[in-house]
Amino acid sequence: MARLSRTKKKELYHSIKGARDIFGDEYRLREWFIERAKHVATFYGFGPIATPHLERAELFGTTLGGTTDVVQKQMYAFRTRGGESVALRPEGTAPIMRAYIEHGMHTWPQPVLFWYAGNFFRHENPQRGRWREFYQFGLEVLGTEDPVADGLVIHVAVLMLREVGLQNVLVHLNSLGCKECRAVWRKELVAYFRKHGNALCKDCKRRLKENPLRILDCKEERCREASTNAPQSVSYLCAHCKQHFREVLEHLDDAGIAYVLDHLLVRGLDYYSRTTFEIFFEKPGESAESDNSETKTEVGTEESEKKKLLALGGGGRYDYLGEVIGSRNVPAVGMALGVDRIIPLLREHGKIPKSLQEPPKVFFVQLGTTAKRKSLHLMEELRKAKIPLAQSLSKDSLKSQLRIASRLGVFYAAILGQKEALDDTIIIRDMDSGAQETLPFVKSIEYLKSKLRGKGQPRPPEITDEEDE
RNA sequence: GUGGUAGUAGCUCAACUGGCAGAGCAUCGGGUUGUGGUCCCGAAGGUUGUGGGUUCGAGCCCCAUCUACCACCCCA
Repeated sequence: MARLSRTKKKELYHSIKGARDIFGDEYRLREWFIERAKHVATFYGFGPIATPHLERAELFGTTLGGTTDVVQKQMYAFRTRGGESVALRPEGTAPIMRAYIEHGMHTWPQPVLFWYAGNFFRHENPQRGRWREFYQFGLEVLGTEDPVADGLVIHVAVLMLREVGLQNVLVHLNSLGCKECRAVWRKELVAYFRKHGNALCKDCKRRLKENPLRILDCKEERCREASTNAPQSVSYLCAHCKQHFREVLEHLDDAGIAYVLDHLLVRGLDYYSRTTFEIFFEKPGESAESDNSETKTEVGTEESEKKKLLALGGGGRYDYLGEVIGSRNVPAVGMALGVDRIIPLLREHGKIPKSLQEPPKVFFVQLGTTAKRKSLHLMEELRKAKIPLAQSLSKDSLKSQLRIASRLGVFYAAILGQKEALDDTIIIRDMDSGAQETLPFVKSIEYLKSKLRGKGQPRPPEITDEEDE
């Protein structure tokens, strides 16, 4: 091992920028959310798929669009020792379309429905809810043009959020049209912005040449003003696309999903066509109470109002992606939820189950070397008997072991002392009453089983460690 | 990639206008022989994010850098 300076060492035990460790309750919360989302998706007929974290870099370059930020600056792309150019996947849709074509899924009953969950990677500057390695839960419907597929994807996405207690979600949506009508609209848009070119910010002047659609979701005040009267994609939709969009809206109406039309919603990936959408969570009950709660009405309208909502998910239709990858016409629609953005909301607004893990009910205590050496074997006997057990074998004193046992809130302690270890007996201590009796070890299993049958869940060892905020 | 704010023990934070770096929580041990929740005592834990500079002297001032948060950009 090379010797490292103190500074180097310090770097060594810090995760790299935009990446983090997930453990404890956050891990359990995340598992729980994914479990629920999976449950909903499965019910609606989505099957599982996992694609590689590494793909040919080209797969993303050609599909997402050469001018998009994701491809231009955010992709973790590198050459392997073998000389291939590969990339850590920045998104999930292109790989799934690749898989669809690679495995000839067009021979399956159409459409093919997939859910997926996993890590994705984008090299951008981290901020709230944005990581370089992040986790998405996504849905894809491949092989149909039917607007009900769009409705289904949005519906299931909203249901997954409702399932975990995030009731108030609002869908922003738009339609970009197909190749034909999108081209017409785009032309008009360029003409419009040419006329108002001076009003645009520096970036948007560049976008006007490269990717004029993106001017619409520029956040600069001046560009937003310029955009208000810009030609809207929906008014350029061809008859076919118009009908398609109308039917999508009808499906959402019928499903009781709240949505607003957002003419500025364009999205950054080139492969989108027709329906595009983003899903927002609205905090319930924003109404300020009028009591004397130390009125913050002084000057402070800034921070309370400007709280911009973070999109929890987004997606859309990508009818041309199949042609780009495999010269095959595969109309499809999909979406992804940003799990990292959902988890913090769950703590405040979610319907989290009381305990995310099954707490142990019995604590195994050992005393002395003979007992300690028998412990591993005896614990396995208890595991076979399906008795949820905890232990702290590395501790030697009885006191510290019981201390831990009581903190865990177990019902019983099974105490194996020097004497018991020699006798093949064990002491069962009732942690509430303090009463205890010595039993032959073989009998203690049945004894514990019958005792535990009556007991419910022990008080869980506090699942959430942060109460205020 | 750009801008703003901030970094002191594992966590939450102290330390006057520059003058010996501290507390609570958590951890570990102990409060006589093999019995927990409360309580008491003790220990360990830091080159003040890092590297320079100014100064007799820097946690504090200056510069750079890294990281986090916020915003832009973009997106989930």
